[in-house]
Amino acid sequence: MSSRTPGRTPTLEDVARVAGVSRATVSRVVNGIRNVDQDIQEVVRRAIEKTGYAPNRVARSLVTRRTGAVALVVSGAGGDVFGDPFFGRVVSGVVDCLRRHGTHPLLMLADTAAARDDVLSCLRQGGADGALLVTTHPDDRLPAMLAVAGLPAVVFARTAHGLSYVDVANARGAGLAARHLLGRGRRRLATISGPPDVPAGQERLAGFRAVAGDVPVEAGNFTLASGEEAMARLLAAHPEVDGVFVANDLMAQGALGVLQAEGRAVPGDVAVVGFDDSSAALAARPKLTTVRQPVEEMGAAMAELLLAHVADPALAPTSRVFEPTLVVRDSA
Amino acid sequence: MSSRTPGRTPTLEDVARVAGVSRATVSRVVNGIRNVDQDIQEVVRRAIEKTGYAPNRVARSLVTRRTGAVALVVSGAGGDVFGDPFFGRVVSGVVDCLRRHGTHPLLMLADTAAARDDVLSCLRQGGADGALLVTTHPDDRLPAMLAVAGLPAVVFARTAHGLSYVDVANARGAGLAARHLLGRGRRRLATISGPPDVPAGQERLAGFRAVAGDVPVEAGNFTLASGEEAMARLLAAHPEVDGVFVANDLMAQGALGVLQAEGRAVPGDVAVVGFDDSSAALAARPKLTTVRQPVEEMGAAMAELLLAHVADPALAPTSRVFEPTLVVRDSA
DNA sequence: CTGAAAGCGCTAACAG
DNA sequence: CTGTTAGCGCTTTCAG
Repeated sequence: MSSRTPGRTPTLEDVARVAGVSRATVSRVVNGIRNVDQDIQEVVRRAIEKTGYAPNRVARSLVTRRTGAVALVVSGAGGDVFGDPFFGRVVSGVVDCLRRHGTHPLLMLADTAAARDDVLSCLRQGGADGALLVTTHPDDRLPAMLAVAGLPAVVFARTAHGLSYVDVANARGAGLAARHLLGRGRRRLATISGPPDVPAGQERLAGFRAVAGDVPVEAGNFTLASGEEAMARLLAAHPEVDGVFVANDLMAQGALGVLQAEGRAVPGDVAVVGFDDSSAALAARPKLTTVRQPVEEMGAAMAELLLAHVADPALAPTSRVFEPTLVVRDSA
Repeated sequence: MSSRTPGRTPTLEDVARVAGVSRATVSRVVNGIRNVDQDIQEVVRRAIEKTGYAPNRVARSLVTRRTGAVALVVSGAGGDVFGDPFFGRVVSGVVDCLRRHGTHPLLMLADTAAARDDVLSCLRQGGADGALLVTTHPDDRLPAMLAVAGLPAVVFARTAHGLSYVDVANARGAGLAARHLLGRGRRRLATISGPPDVPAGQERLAGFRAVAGDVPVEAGNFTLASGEEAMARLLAAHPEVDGVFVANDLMAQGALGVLQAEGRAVPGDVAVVGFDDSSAALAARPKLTTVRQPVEEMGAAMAELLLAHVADPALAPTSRVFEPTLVVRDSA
C-alpha cells in the first residue's frame, strides 16, 4: 500500500531488493512459475505490494517478442466504416475473444495506399503480433502484402492469398432466403445484390438464383441509400414482384422504406428478406426477416485463429466457414 | 531489395556493419536527425534497403518510454456498444486524428470491474501512453481510477474527476430543438429524455424545458426500443402532442415508428426532432431533423488533447465544449 | 529451488 | 559530424 517516494516507477530490481531475493526470483513469482518456495513467494508478494510494482510490458515484450496486441484492420468503405452495424458485431466478437487471452486489438484503417503501408510497417516493426483484416474490396492489396511479408493474419471473408480466413456460407444463406419466400407462396421473386465485384455478393446472388431461378436483379453497394435506389428501379421495371431478397440488411431497410412509400404493404404485398441480421434488421419496420451470419462468433474465430498462428508460426493457413440461419421476423 | 538470408530479422547493428558506420549514426538517419553527412546518409539508406531493416518499435519504446498507442476505452452499455452509430463517429474522429501522429488506438471494453482493472493495469504497465474514455454511466469508477493513478486521460462528456474532457453544449442544443419546434407552430410539445442519471440527458431535458416550458416527459435509455416505449406512453398520456424532442436519434427513430403505426403523420401531425445526427437520423423515415453534435471533431479533439497530455504530463486538465447545430430534414 | 549473468534492440549523453 | 558507452526493465539459460 505505502509507497516510499520511489522517485520513479518501481522495477523488478526494487522489488528484489525489498524482498531480499534476486530479480530472477521475483520474475518467477510475477509470472506464476511454480518452482518457488512458498515462503519466498509470500515475501516477494509483500514486496510487490509495498513497492506498488507493476511489470513493464514493453521490457517484457522486448525479450518475449510478443506485444499482446494485434492489429484490427478495416479496409475499404470510405469514411463511415465504424458506423457500419455489421462491423460493430465483428469487433464485438473479436474483443470478446482477445480479452480472454490478455490481448487487445489495435484499430487501424487501411483506406489508402499510404495507410496500407503504415499497417504493414507497424506490423513489421513489431507493433502488433498479427493482423485481423476486415475488408470489403476484393482488390485490396493488403492481404497479399501481409502474405508475402509472412506476417500472421486472418481475414474476414474468403481470400485468395494463402491466408487463413473465416467466412459464412453465402450461397446456402441465400438459398435459405429463397426457400422461405417460396414457402410463403411468393412466385414473382427478385433480388437486390451487392456490387458485382464483391465475392460475398456474387455468392449470395448465385445462391438465390440457384433455387429461385433466373429472377430480376438490381445491384446496390450495401448502403441504405443504394438499397432505396435499387428497390425503386426494381419496382419500375417489375411492378409485379411479390418477394425480394436483399443482399444485406442496410439495403433491405432502404428497400422497405421505398416499398411502403409506394403503397406496397410489407409483407402483405411484397415480402422482404435481408442478410446479416445486423442492428438494421431490428431498426427496420416491419422488423426484418433475415439470414443471420453468426458474426460475433466469426469475429471470435478470427481472433482465435490469429492467436494460434502467433503461437505457432508454422501453422498452415486454415479456414472456417460458418453456417447461416434464417431469422423469421415480420417482413416475410 | 535483396536479403542475404539474415537468419533473423536485421537490427541496427546489422545495418551499421553493412554501412560501415556506428549504430548511433544509423539511428540518427532512421530518426531523421539532420546532423549527418549527406553521403553517409546515402550509404546508410542503401544499407537499410539492402538488409531490409525495420526498426523495432518495442526496443525503441523501452528507451523513449512511449508506445505510440493509446487506449480507447468504451465503458458501459452492455454488449452492443460497438454497434452504436454514435460510437462509430467518435472512433472515426479519434482514428483520423491519431493516425496523423503515428499513433493507434487500443480498443478496450470496461464493462465490468475486472475489465476496469485490466484497463488500469494495462496502462500502468505501459501498454499505452494514455486513455480516451467514452462512457455513458455517470457512476463509472474508471475516470476516478485513472485520475488517482495520474495517468493521462481524456473523457467524452463532462467529468468531475479533474480529467480533461470534451463535450457538447447539451442544453443549448436542446434549446435549438425547442425553438425550431415552436417556430414550426407547434404548441403542444413533449420530450423523450435519456435515463435520469445521465448528465447529458439531464442537460438536454433542462435545456428543452428552459425554452419550451414545463412540458411532459418520458424517459428512455437511448435505445431504439426504449424510444418506442416512451413514445407509446407519451401518446397514451398526451394524445394531443404535436411536437416532440427526443434526446437521441436512435430513440427518435423508434418514436417515429410508433407515431406512424398509430396513424400520426410526421411531420404533419407530430413533428419530431432528434439529437446527435448519427446514422440513425438518415436511416429513419422521414429523415430526422436533429441537433447535430460534431462528434468526429470531438473525437479528434479528445485525441489531440490526450496527445498533448502525453507530451507534457504537467499540462493542466482542459475542457473543450463544442457547439451543436440544428440539421433540418423531413421530420420537423 | 535460487542467483548470476547475458542479452533483447534501441536511444542518448558524452567525448572526440 | 560521428563513435563509444551506458543503460531502458525484463526473461532466461546456466550454475550452484
